[in-house]
Amino acid sequence: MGDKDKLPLALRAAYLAMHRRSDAEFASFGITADQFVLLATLSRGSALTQRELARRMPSDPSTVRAMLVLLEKQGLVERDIHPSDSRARTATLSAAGKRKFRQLWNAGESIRTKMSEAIQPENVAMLIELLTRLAESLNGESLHCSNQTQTSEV
Amino acid sequence: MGDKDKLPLALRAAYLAMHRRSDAEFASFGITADQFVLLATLSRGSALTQRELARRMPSDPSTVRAMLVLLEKQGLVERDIHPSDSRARTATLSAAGKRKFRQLWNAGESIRTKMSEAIQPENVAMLIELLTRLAESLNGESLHCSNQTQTSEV
DNA sequence: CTCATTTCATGCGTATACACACGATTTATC
DNA sequence: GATAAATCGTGTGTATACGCATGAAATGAG
Repeated sequence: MGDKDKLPLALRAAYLAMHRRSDAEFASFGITADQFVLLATLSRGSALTQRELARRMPSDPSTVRAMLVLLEKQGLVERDIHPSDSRARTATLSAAGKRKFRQLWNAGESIRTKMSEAIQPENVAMLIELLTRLAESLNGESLHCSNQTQTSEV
Repeated sequence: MGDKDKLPLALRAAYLAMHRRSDAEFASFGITADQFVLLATLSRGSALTQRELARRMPSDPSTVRAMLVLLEKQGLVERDIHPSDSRARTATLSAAGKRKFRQLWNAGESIRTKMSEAIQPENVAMLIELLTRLAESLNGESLHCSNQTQTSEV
């Protein structure tokens, strides 16, 4: 059982720890860690279709829909019919949503700082690089097959 | 928005990608990625109490219970009353559970290899080190406070 | 020994995560 | 322009993830 075999568990442990900590931090705002991710994604590109929103989070379209329903009830996002595609619905941050997100961003600063300090700030860029390569590798190609170059433009 | 702010999203993306890929890989065995983690934990230390099992995964006790109920139905684990503590119940891999876990371990080899190769094998140890430090930092101390040395022996 | 505190498992409620199927609509093909 | 194929949202079902409350049993203090 070399290091290779421990990597998945280490990744899992780190993610769950972050997720728990974030949930606790945002709980006083009535927001979950995943809802924060959705709001952050919307704040960087509004009027996205639900599908595009799901792609960017990344998350599942049906999960995103459930989250949007909850956030809409709280008045933080608005869903409108897409102007040119009547199948699709666009999601947008409301004014209250933008305000709330600013508060959440500030509240999350302590976690981001703690994470950065835990690994020494000079290692952050490298860690991001490694995690990104992991994600691309696991998302991109099907297992048991060679690597297909697949570029997805934004 | 420096690198520090991107780290949480990178960690999330990498974990979810791994989780999805693992779920897909284990689906043909009727097992989820999280159930695999539970079986792996039991295979390395049997007759654990549910609480100790939850601590090692790491996961929530009530979540672990739900998982054990499902795995017990499949005949992969057994739950017995703790010999000296009648409150507690111990979980143990059944013979079928050990057999199944061996199959799952082999099936998961391609994912572990893919992950290792994606970041170059020589970076695996370092990535584990960084992730471990992240998890310890996020789990250990309460936010806004200094670091308490807390050693938990196994 | 008695009582308060802690610890364990359980049950309930909410929010994710995802697969899958369905209907509606857009796009592609002829 | 009619038909087939791809795409979007919705709804359902299962499995996590976790907080919180409850009851039972172990532990500690007196």
